Amino acid sequence: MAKDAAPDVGLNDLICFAIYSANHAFNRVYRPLLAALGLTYPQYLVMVLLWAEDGLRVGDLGARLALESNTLTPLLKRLEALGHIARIRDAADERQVRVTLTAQGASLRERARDIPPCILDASGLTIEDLMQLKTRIAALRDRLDQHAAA
Amino acid sequence: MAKDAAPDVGLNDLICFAIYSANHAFNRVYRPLLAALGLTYPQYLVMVLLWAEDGLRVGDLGARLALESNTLTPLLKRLEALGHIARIRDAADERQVRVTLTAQGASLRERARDIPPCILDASGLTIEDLMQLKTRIAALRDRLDQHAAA
DNA sequence: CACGATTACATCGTGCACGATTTAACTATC
DNA sequence: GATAGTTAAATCGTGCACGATGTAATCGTG
Repeated sequence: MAKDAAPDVGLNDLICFAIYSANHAFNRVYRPLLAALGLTYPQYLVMVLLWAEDGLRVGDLGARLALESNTLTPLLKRLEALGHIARIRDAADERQVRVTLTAQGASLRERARDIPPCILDASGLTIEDLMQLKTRIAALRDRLDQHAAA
Repeated sequence: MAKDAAPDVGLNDLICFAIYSANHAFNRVYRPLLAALGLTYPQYLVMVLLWAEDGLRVGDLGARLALESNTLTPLLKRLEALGHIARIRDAADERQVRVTLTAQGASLRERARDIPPCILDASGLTIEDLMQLKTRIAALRDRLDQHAAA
């Protein structure tokens, strides 16, 4: 018998599993859409950031994505090899690497514009419901991050 | 100017990013808890399934976790090497591999019992709010999976 | 019973994700 | 202006995740 204070839980009782499996489900929906652009999902997230603000440093990207250079450096090298970005050391502070869009990388933006509507459609929700859910999940994430930092 | 039908979106407008980053945040909270048991997060999910129902086949685990044998086989071999499970081919159908808990794997269950309360605490939400959020996320996941299958 | 099709699992290659460490550049203090 | 400390990226090793493919066992049909 389980103790009163800590009964057993099944997989589907765990919110972390809902998040984990929803993340995989998103990947499965994105994969064919992004394959048409030759991007992986994390590469797409980097491009979304650069389309909004070009010339970010590796550390800026890392702060926004909650990723470290050990993940970003190889990913950015692949984006560079694909011709979408350039990685150049900042002249004023050579420790820093600025990531800038090439013309090709900038033009990819147009081809990516119809992806969000596709995702909205696949979700089967209204924008309002989706935004509300997004807000709650982001708040949960922030509290978890806050807890993990302590 | 963006076209009316498909304006640009920032990273934080994307629900997929909320899910993606919440998944990472869960991992960061789980990691130290699971490190005490010597498990990774996906390994923990497998153990949760086996604690609820011992003797599942590789395919059963895959169906519940939405993972294929290419992910599960190495993971299960690591759990076997750790002494938590045994992998034995079914005598009636030698294509199938049954995964059973060892005494050590079964005993790990007791040490894992206080993990869910820790997660609940880290989330900063009530059980009711968390379960409601979980239900919505699971419903979204199911619609995405349904869309990806088609 | 034979044999093509199907099924279950394993294998291989690529790309994240992350802890730990390293390297190079900058800053602060003396 | 030497040097200790700090910072930004890069590097390395391990473990998921997954598309593509391989292999062996089983099933279905003639």
